[in-house]
Amino acid sequence: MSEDGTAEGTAEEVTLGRIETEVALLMRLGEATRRATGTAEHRVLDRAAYVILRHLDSAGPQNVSALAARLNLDGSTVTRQVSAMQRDGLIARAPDPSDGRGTVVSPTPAGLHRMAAVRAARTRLYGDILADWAPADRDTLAHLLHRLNEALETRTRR
Amino acid sequence: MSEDGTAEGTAEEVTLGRIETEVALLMRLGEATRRATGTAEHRVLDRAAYVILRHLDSAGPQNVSALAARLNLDGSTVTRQVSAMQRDGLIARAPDPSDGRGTVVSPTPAGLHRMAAVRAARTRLYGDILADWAPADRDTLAHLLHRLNEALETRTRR
DNA sequence: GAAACTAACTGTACGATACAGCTATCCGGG
DNA sequence: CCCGGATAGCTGTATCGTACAGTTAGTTTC
Repeated sequence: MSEDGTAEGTAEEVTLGRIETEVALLMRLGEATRRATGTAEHRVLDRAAYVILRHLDSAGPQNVSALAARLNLDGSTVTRQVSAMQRDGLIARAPDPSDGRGTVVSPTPAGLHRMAAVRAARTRLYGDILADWAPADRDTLAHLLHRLNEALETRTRR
Repeated sequence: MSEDGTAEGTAEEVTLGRIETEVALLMRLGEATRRATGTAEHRVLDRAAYVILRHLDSAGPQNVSALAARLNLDGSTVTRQVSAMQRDGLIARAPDPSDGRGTVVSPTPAGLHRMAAVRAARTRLYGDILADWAPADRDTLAHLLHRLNEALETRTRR
């Protein structure tokens, strides 16, 4: 069965294979797009930095390890990431008043501003890309992606 | 306008913002999933290697630069990637008969086998994750992702 | 209050990628 | 037919994101 890498069996499997293919492709394209867009003006807001700001914005200031757990990243990665972000004035670190070991990370206005700018740019990009899509299709895509992520997330945390 | 990073204006923008959010999230989760799954047995089939095999399988043997163009990667990256894959017996290199500068890369049976195994594992994973989805929703997701990728791709190549 | 635990940081390593520079080959105009 | 510009692939080098292991300082438990 598919030793040659081509056809699958049931219709279900075909659909799953297509989803697998498209997700893999999307990740490649997304990478390429991020590389192509961000590097110029916005620098630094590469990868995790953006997601960290997004998360701080939506979930409020929090400790490094909370961030790491939430983002499925190693603590050391987050430490370095926030160090770089602090250097660039995007976040501020303060000792956690309720735990002497902890460090509370909060976004600075500049960080939020930068995040909003990147977000707006990306939203514009998607608006451009999906220009000829029916609004209903966009809605459906957003909805299904959300469900997919939820499913993936609960799966990951096990 | 969203200097604070929260609400957007029109309904269109809200949807686009959600798509942007979900795509970003998906990329993070996808990375985490790949890291969690692949590293054990299949090694080596990290990242690009899998996509390279997929592409060789579906589009046939081809030159390094054709691969690079198709995958939005630098030629040097692909060179190193296929070197590693050759070392691991996943692909074979042969001089291009029609162009003395070129090197034709083709998958080996072992490479195709490996690819099929990873693909089957991922398909199984998606089947697991999407276990309680209606077949119609899966179809729609596959379809919309495909359209999204097409749109992204034509956009990228400009 | 000592032992076990935990938060953050630091050292080190690896993988994926890009860019610049090199060599070998190709092709089109004089 | 040969010479100069283009192209294919490779190598050197740099960067970024990440992980794992170890360190230090503070916390919790008995």
